[in-house]
Parts: sequence; C-alpha cells; structure tokens
Amino acid sequence: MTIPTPPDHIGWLLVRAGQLWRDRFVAAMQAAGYPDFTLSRANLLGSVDRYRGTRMVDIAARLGMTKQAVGQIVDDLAAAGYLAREADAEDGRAKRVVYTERGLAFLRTADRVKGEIEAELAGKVGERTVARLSELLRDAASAMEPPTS
Amino acid sequence: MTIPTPPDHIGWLLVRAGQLWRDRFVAAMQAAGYPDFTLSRANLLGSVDRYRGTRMVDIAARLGMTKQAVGQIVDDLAAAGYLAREADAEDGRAKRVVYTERGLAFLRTADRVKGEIEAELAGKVGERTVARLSELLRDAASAMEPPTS
DNA sequence: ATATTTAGTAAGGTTGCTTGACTATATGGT
DNA sequence: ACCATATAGTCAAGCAACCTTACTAAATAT
Repeated sequence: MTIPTPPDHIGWLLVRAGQLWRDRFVAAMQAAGYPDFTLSRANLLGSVDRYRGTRMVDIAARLGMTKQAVGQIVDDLAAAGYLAREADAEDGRAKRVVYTERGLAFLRTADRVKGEIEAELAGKVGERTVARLSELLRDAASAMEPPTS
Repeated sequence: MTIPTPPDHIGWLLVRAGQLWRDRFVAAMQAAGYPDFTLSRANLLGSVDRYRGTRMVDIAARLGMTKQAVGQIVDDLAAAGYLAREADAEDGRAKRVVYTERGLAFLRTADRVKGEIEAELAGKVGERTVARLSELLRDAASAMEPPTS
C-alpha cells in the first residue's frame, strides 16, 4: 500500500533525479504554450546550432541515434513550424536543419523555463548546493563517459 | 564535425548523468549473462518485494505505469523464468508477483554489477565525492519530488 | 441486495526509435 | 577521366514499451 523508497544507490539516485528534472521540464513547457512538446523533440532542437543550422548526420551523431530517426523527428518539427531544411552550399548531398522564427521563440521559452525550475530548486536547497551538485555531476559524467574512440 | 559539449545546465547534467549510469548498467548486465536485459524489465524487477512478492496494482503505482503495461512486462519476465504469478490469499481478485530462483539469481548479479560500477566510479573521482554526490542528489530529488497528494 | 469500487485481462493503437534497402552526391586511387 | 567506395539522406517496415478502451470477477459500501 505504502510506496516504498527505492533502493538508495548512487545509480538509482542519478536515474531518479534525471527523471524528476525531465518530467518537471516537460510539464512546464507544455504549460508554457507548447502542448506538443516532448523530450525527444527538445533533445533534437537542443542539437541544432542556433545560427548556422546543423546537418542531419551531425545531429544523429550528437544524439547517438540513426539518421532515419532524426529525419522523422525533423519531419514532425518542420510540419509544426519549428525547423526548416535547406540545401548545404558546401555539399550537394547534405541538408542543413535550421530554425524558423517560431523555433527560436521556442528556444527562448525553454531557456526561461529551465531558469525558473533551477531557481525553484535553489530556493529549496540553496544556491551553493545547486552549484556544488553541478560540479560533482560534471566530474561524475566525465568519469562515466564512454571512450570517445 | 566536432561534437559540441551539451549545454552546461543543472538539468542537462542530471539527465546526462542518469543516462550514462543507465547505459553502463544495461551493458554490464547484458555482458554478465543476461542478454535479454532491458531497463523496463529491471525497473519492474526492482519493484517486486524479494520475499513476499508484490501485487500487480502496487507495482503499477510504484512505477507510475498502467497495470496493463505491468501485465505485459510480467508476462515476458514470467515466460523468461524470472517471475511467477500466484493467487493472493487475502484478496481473491489479486495476484502476487513473486520471484523464481532464477529471478533471485538475477537480483544478486544486479547488486554485484551495481557495486562494480560504483567502485569504478569511486576509483576515478574518489569515494568522498561519490558519497557527497549521493547526499546532494537525495536532497535535490526530494526537493523536486511531486507533492505526494 | 444492490451499487460502486478495485484487481486483473484482452485487444488494439501510438510514440520513438530500429534495421534493411535504396538514391544521389562526393572522393580517392589508378 | 573512370571507377570503386564512402557518405548524406530517404523510404518502408518492424519492434519495444508504453497507452486507451472495454471488459470480467471479486470486494466493499449503502
């Protein structure tokens, strides 16, 4: 009946904290006027250069996904008006994924929402704690990073 | 060409660190003789009481999933020999999901693997850092926890 | 007793990926 | 210059891990 605390292991804590942040962010973005927001779309948008755009194959490499998967998400985001495809001047095979004005507005909202959630967290645990946690997470993440062959 | 560092924000760091740990764990379990290991199966197994078993509806509540989804995963895990269903003596509607011997062996391997990954991490960043990180993660997680209505 | 709630099952749909097969362009060796 | 191979992207189909809707059976409340 009572929901037990999950095992208190560093791995579970990392997964849990990541999940919590992710869920809060998705909910906040949906509340902020982007009801069709999903995390995979956000990840993709976060992998597109704001100014020059990014080739699809590079997006796929950053996200560790196939280019077909990237193509599908870009299709969706282009249909929703956030992104557009344009030919790459330097490579006839390639296409650059670039932001539309609406896509840039999305990014600004996302930045604001992230700041708000961080501020709320800092209000509860203190700014120093958030800073220290960020630092330790960076260390842990780089220690666990797979060898960049 | 060069894969840029993702944005250095506390939220991304949390998500990233959780992903890294998760991926390492899945890979290690598959290497340790459980090639059919997936994270959703592991989550479910982690939600079953080792001794008394757990009712399906309680598993669903812990995982925040529908009971149908739980039923499907339990079907798979039962077919693979990790779990079994038995009638609940106290409620004629309910079934308890319990471990088989093979399921318990899986749990022991999972505990060992988690320990190994943690030890490797501690070897790189130091035990004190891991301990401090765990502490801060606990604080942050409880601060972000949704109101338990 | 009857109405409502609760535990679980059945069937089918959706999302977010995957693999396999293909076209078009680029590039490196001869 | 020509050909082999590699690379960028697309198309089609499939799969895992969920979901929704609709149901049965048992428990509980009125």
